[in-house]
Amino acid sequence: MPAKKRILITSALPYVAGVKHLGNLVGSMLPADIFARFCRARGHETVAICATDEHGAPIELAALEEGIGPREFCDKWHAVQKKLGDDFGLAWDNFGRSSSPANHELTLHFARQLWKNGFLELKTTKQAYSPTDGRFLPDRYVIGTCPHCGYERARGDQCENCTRVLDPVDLIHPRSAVSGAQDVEIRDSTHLFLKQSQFAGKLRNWIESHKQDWSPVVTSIAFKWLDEGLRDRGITRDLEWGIPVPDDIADGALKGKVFYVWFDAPIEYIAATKEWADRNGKDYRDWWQGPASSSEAVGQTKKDVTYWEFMGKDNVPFHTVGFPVTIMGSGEPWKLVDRLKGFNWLNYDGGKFSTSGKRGIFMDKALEIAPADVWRYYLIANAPESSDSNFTWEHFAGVVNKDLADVLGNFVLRVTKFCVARFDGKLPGEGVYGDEEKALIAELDRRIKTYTDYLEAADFRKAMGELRAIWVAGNEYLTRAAPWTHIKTDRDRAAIGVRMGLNLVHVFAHLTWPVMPELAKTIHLAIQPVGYANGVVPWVDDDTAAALDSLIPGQPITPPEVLVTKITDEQVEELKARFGGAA
RNA sequence: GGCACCGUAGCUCAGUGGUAGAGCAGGAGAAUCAUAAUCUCUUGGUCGGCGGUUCAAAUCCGUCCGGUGCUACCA
Repeated sequence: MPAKKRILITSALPYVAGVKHLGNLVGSMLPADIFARFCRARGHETVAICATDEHGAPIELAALEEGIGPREFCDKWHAVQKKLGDDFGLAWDNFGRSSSPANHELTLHFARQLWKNGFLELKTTKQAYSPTDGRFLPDRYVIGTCPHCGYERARGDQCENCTRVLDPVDLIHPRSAVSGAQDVEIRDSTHLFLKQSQFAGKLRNWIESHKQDWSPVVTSIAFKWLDEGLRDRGITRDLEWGIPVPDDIADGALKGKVFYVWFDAPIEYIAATKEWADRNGKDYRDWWQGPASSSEAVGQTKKDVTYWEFMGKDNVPFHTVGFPVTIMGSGEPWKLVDRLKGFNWLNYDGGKFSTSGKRGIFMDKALEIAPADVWRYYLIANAPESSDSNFTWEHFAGVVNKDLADVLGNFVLRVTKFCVARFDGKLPGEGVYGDEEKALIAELDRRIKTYTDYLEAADFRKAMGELRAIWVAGNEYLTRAAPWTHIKTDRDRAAIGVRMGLNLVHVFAHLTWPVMPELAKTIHLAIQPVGYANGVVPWVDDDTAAALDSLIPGQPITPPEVLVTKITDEQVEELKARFGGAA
């Protein structure tokens, strides 16, 4: 086993409003959880953090529409997301909320540091305002006729019809998307701007240093922002719901305004870690802060911590520019991300998953169709790592039926059932492993090493390909060992095949646990009715030979029920019809 | 409009300078322990088009076509 390390893992925060779709899941929360489970299985001291992102105009407006307060609105949806996360086996050490007291406190801390250090300045901007609504309107909440193509429902930031970038003042007959009021006017509004441009050099050096361990999609997005020239960014908004700007910043000039959601959301990673640490008698600074008062120590921590972030590519700019500037500008030794794992998009049947268009599959509906573990395996085995990937029901059914039902599920059943039929349901101890077994051990030794390396690098598609190859190796072995033939003439030889088969099942359960925790548990219980501490199934030791001869002869074997139910062609047709969406 | 990424077998995808790969699907055979599940062998591709660099290009450069995304006040 490797030396124990501290691993800090954060998943991009799901926006609190609404149920997330599978594209959101596979791009951040699921890989973060699989990676966290893998790290825990290897014995690393691991903290996995996620939270709901609870600020921003959409929440304030959605709450208004429902006739409830934003706090109440967030309470409701946070509970929904927490439940769905639990149902999908997302085992966070803390699933926090960006509206928490801890995040208010830390966000103000960072803002004050930035203000004190001169990295914030006041600027007056022109902003659409609706007297009827009594509020400023973000650009996309102003709707009107596109001056280029005449489309009547063009948004103030971009026309969906001709894709041109717009400014709200460009629109003909502008009106509020909130109320439809046509009295939209332009007013001055003063805001705090973060001087990102001053950090361009530092950021570039930092990102350069990660060219080898971040994927091209991440570095290319980061460099694109730098190459275009970093602009200072407004970090406050004219909203009521959010973290209020305190009077001691800018002498109260920003009374009644709140921090921009993207300013406070990443800080919630730290705040949620603090909540976890406080509850567990630990110090969050061991995970996030370096030696006190050393500006050279940015990026370092007191302990040896490796910090991993998981996110979809839309989040990359905020994690390679915005949040790092907040940290650097604080002048304090906070931890910067070490490994930034970005994902492309999962498409649905050739088009986009769309929350607003209700197109695609959402977390709650997915669980009505197949168990969480089935989705976990399918999604991560086909994760959009190097480019966008495409979901189709045929593909889903093919992978579930072949990989999970046939290759893995059937293997567990054929071995355990044969043991019951011919060896009285007790693990047979007769015979000694021979050449066939030694060859298998050598192959698995190599494959487990490869699988481990891929997971350590968070290279998920390749890891799942290797895991599948490990399952296949089990079937290949069993065909060669053919205990069903030898049982007729050589009981000891048949016993060897069954014993190895059962040990394989046992090892499969361990290797599968980070990806499919519930299924792994079921498989494990079929042959080894002993649980593990804290629900963590440990990784397989480097000694593969020992791992494949670890079960005690005589112990009872109980074949499980069918592990993975197949998806029929008829069901595929039904699902296509049901989830087709407006193409 | 600008920029970025992508275009490899019927499908989903590896492969980033040195004789085209995997899984699935398709074809042939073996086995019969098992969810008719498994195992073996096997048919498929002028690597989007054109031009260039090179002894050598899927890989580097240019250009065109097609797809997707971003464009900083959605998150």
